[in-house]
Amino acid sequence: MTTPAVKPKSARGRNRRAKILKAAADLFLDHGYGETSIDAIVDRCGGSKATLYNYFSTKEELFHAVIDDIVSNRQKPDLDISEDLRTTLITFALQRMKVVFSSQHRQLLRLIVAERDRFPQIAAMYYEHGPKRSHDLVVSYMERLKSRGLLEIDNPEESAEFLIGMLLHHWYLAQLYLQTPPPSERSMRDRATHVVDRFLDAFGFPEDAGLKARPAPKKTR
Amino acid sequence: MTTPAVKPKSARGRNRRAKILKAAADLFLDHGYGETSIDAIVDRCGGSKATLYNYFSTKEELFHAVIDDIVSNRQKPDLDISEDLRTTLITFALQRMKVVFSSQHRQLLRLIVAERDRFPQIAAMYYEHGPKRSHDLVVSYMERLKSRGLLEIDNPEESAEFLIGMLLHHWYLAQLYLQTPPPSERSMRDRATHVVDRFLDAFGFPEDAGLKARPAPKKTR
DNA sequence: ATTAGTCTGTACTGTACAGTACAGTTGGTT
DNA sequence: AACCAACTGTACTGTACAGTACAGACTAAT
Repeated sequence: MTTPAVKPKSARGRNRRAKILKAAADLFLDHGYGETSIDAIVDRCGGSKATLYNYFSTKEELFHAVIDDIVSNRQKPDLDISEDLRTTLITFALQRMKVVFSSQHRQLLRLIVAERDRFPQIAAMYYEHGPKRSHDLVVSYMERLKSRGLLEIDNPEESAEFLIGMLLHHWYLAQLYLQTPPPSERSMRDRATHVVDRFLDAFGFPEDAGLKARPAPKKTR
Repeated sequence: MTTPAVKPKSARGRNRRAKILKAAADLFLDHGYGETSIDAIVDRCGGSKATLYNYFSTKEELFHAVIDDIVSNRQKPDLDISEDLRTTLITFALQRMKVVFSSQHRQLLRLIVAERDRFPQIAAMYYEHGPKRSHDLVVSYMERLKSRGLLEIDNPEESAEFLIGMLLHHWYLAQLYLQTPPPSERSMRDRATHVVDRFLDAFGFPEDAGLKARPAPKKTR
């Protein structure tokens, strides 16, 4: 028998609600769902418990609102196509790593995994907006490259999975299990180029693959 | 002021303790740490709370013991070297996937990530015994291949990361965020061969890389 | 069969916390 | 100034659960 949630009508109300969301986001991301009490949220944003329960009828609803807010305001994966494919891929790779290995994202990630059983829809939503979307972007790009005969790809899905896996997996594990700082911009950039070059080795035509922009002597593996 | 934990002296005691561990493992893996109550554990294994607190002085200590037990009894990653490198890699890849995508492992994984902040040592221990060990195995194999001139590798670390990333990342994400069944043996086998072949494309010498056992016409990408 | 150590059931304590009740205050609108 | 809705503080209820207390029952070895 919970009090129904109410939409704020005044500007003051909208402000209060936003303050609550912000405080809750900070605490949930820092300490997790179970370890964050409603009282702690109220303490952090000022005001009173009654007000909070005016806008969010349960703790679960509040959590939902917090994650919705974060996920829908995150930078969406995107792929800017430049004239040469190596540059396009490296740019995408770097942009993706910057998002995935940002400190806000590390916290979000672990929170979502931790609460997946309690909030399976949230985990699914996150997956759709993040990893899935990024994957799909790459797949459609691969299909285009394949149909234009620029890469020797049989299975665009799989090639996209390989590219992203090489890019992210190793550091992703560290992010999940260890408490290490995010990689530097420099090392992300290095990794991006190495991954893309190895990818082109595997999927390019031996004769001419992407060679327009790829400096042949610089073969560092 | 908790009662100190006691080592079982009798066979009966050792049996009791083992039953408790088993029941706790089942419940922790199924429902997580916070959602598993001591009472539920006691209900499941019979006996009484007092006995449990005789062997484990707190809930945290019990959890620790449970995970220690599971992690140290898990199948360790291993790499059997056959005469040809393609076979060696495919065998390793398949064995690794079978472990990582088993249903027991999915549960363990999510539990460890979820509780990483409460039990950072556990997460680190898991990482060392699982992903780290597997990675190190591949690295030392790569070093050997490099020094024998069988692969064109500059950075053995990185090449190992790429191999494992291609192999695991995509399904790993699904395992973390979605509630999908584990992949079939058949699809794991397919993936293992595709990954290894693409890996050899990227790191083998164009002229002769691993061709002894690699059927050239069967180039499915 | 006695004894010592171990196990069991039940009932209890204390605490943390989600959610509610309510009386009083604030601040914007007319 | 007067009104009303939205806010605030505080105190409360109920519940879930970690950990304790204790009296009695079981088991095994002599």
